[in-house]
Amino acid sequence: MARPREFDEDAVLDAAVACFWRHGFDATSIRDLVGQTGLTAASLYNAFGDKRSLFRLALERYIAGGIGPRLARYEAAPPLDGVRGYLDDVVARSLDDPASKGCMVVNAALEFAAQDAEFRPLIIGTFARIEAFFLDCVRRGQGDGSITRAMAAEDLALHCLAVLMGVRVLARIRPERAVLNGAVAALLAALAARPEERLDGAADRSERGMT
Amino acid sequence: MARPREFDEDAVLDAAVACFWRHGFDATSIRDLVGQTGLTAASLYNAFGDKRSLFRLALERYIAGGIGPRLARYEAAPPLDGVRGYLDDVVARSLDDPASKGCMVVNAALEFAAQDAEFRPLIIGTFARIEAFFLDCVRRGQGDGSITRAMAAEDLALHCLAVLMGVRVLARIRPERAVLNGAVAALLAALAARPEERLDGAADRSERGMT
DNA sequence: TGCGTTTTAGTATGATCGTTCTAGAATGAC
DNA sequence: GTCATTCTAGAACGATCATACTAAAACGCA
Repeated sequence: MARPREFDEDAVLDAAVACFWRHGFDATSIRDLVGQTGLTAASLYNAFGDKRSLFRLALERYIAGGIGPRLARYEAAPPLDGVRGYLDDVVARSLDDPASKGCMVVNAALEFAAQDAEFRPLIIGTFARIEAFFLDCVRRGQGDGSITRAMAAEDLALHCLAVLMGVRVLARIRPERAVLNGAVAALLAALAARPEERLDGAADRSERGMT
Repeated sequence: MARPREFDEDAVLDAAVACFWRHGFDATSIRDLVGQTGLTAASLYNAFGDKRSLFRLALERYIAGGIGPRLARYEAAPPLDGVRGYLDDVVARSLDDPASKGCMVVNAALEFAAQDAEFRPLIIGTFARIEAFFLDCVRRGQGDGSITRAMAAEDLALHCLAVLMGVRVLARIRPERAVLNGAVAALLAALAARPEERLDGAADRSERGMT
């Protein structure tokens, strides 16, 4: 009974993601969005609300389309392969991107940081998901003997998260394969169980007073 | 032969650092700076040039006052203590800061990233200095047996740099002692020489085909 | 075909941005 | 004390910002 929408919401949101991802929230103007999405300011406001709402939708779309699938892709992998796969994936995409946009969530985290109550939960929650993924990998790896038990699983997971964020930062200013791979390679070597840990899983476990 | 300046340039620059550090470049307005520095827009422009020039001066002051002294403080320490000291210092200051401003250089790196030709060299150069510090620690540590030789010194240094940046990002959104210390603790444990590496430095070196 | 609705397109609005201009006040050199 | 110079104060400028408004055009359904 009314005129149907002429544009594809998903395509518009993708364009919004591209704008916000590249330039951030503040540096992206409504005019930029109008230009990139191809529709008018009135349509944007009518369909998505104000700029903050559109940013939230774009960020959620980025997370749902970028981070979610990546987590799913490696959650069933062998523990060390899961960590390696996730990080290699990030490195590969970082090097593939000529604009060096990094991670939109990390960028948003630093742009809004602690001061913005609306976006904080989404940002923190996303990082918590990634940390939980790493923690799961580490725990499984410590269980099957592929990841060192010399450090607490929680600390190792945080360590992975820190390296991931460091890679995201480095990728924006020094997007060189040697740099990103070097940081990741050292992390993976640090995670791997020491040779003496791998000789006998059961002996090792009892030796450390577990079970 | 003319009226002397009534304000202290260093104090004004400190106020500018505080503004830019907390809010970044874009989100800091000249009016903010006028309010925080106490002098007028005309005086600001007369003394420091435009907003970009003032930001550059503020960033250089931040680096000279924050990062430079920290590097100097630990460059003569035993290798592992140098890395630990630097990172513990960063963690302590991050937890001390109620505004969770993180590192002004990291913030600037993500705000300007690759697109800004003027600030890139300063940012990249600063990170290079920190990386060189880590590399020096690692090389010395590998030499005296305190740091593992299981990984290339360059990769270990990049690893340290990535963790440092990760801590800077984490500190802005989750400034909790357990989080930051956990990430750092795992890094230090990863850097430390394995027990079997420490039994005999000379034997270890020949065993790996060095010298 | 024509009505009701919702889309478009483009302009208007008030706020704020970085920057500059116009004064006048204050200083050092003579 | 006077002059040249440089400071301060604050208004003013044009540009751009996010957003709202005014019409006209386009559709689904009767």
